[in-house]
Order: sequence, then C-alpha cells, then structure tokens
Amino acid sequence: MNNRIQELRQQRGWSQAHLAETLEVSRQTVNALERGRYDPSLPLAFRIARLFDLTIEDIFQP
Amino acid sequence: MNNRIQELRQQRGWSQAHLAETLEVSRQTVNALERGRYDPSLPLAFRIARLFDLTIEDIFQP
DNA sequence: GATTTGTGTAAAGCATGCTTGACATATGGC
DNA sequence: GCCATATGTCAAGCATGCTTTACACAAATC
Repeated sequence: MNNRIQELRQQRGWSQAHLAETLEVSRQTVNALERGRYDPSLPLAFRIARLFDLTIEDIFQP
Repeated sequence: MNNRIQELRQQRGWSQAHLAETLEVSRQTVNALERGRYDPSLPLAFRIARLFDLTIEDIFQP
C-alpha cells in the first residue's frame, strides 16, 4: 500500500521525529510507514488523515 | 472504533459467512469486526469500503 | 424430534504493527 | 575537527489482526 506521508510531512518542513511526536508513535514507526515497510493500523491511519486534514483515501492508495 | 458493518450487511440481506467470503476473510473475523472486538487492518478496511461503495470514513468512526 | 442455517465464542498459532535501545551514516554550523 | 540534527536500520519483545478447528445455542423447516 502506497502512501503520501513523506510528501505531506516535507511540505510542512517537519522532521520524522516531529511527526512521530504529533502522532504519538515512535520515530521508527514514521520511518517504516514512509518507507512502506508496513501499513499503519486503522486508528493510526485516522490520526494521520486528520493531522493533514485529508481523508484516508487521499493519503493511502491500496 | 465503531463501525457500520452489521448495518450495511443486513441492509443487503447477507449472512456473516457470505460477507466473509466476499471479503476473503474468515467468518470469525467478520463477527469480531461487527462486535467491535478489534479493528480491521487498513487493507481490509479498504476492501470493506469498496464493497459497500463508501469511504472508510463513512463506515468507521474513531 | 432431527436437521439446517445463522450467530457467538474459545483456544492455539502465525503474521503484522509498534515499542525501546542501539548503532551507522550524512549534512551543516561552529 | 567536533557537534548537533536528520535519517535508515536492526534486534528483541509485546500487542493486535487473522486463521483453523471446534463447540454451543436459537430459530426455522421437515
């Protein structure tokens, strides 16, 4: 599953660590998601979508 | 996380077993999701949303 | 009364999501 | 050169998602 997390994060000038704090996950989790190592849980996908003010469908492409 | 899976399934007159086959998961998984025992993975949430022709946000409420 | 269909649940096991701690590398400022 | 920041990765461990097998119960049909 592809996602636009890195693109959306960089648009805002945030580090992976800053995004991780905001989402209340570890920095390693943000890194793994951006690199496509695994998909987020549904609750985390909702937090990501809300943070960027987008829908889950806008950010994740199955 | 609440969801409308049971409502959407019953609107269509489907059994849990039929929905499970369509989604390519076990009947126990459908039952667990409807009863709120756990949330689906993001890929499964996408399959559910597509099947009912709705967005993930329409079906799942965090 | 026996059978079938639909639903709920439990146990055991494997796969995935997420954690902490640690280390490596690159880049930029001093 | 040294330090700080940012990123990538690994290992071990715990939590969650999903499977198969199995059993129980209710309602409908025969």
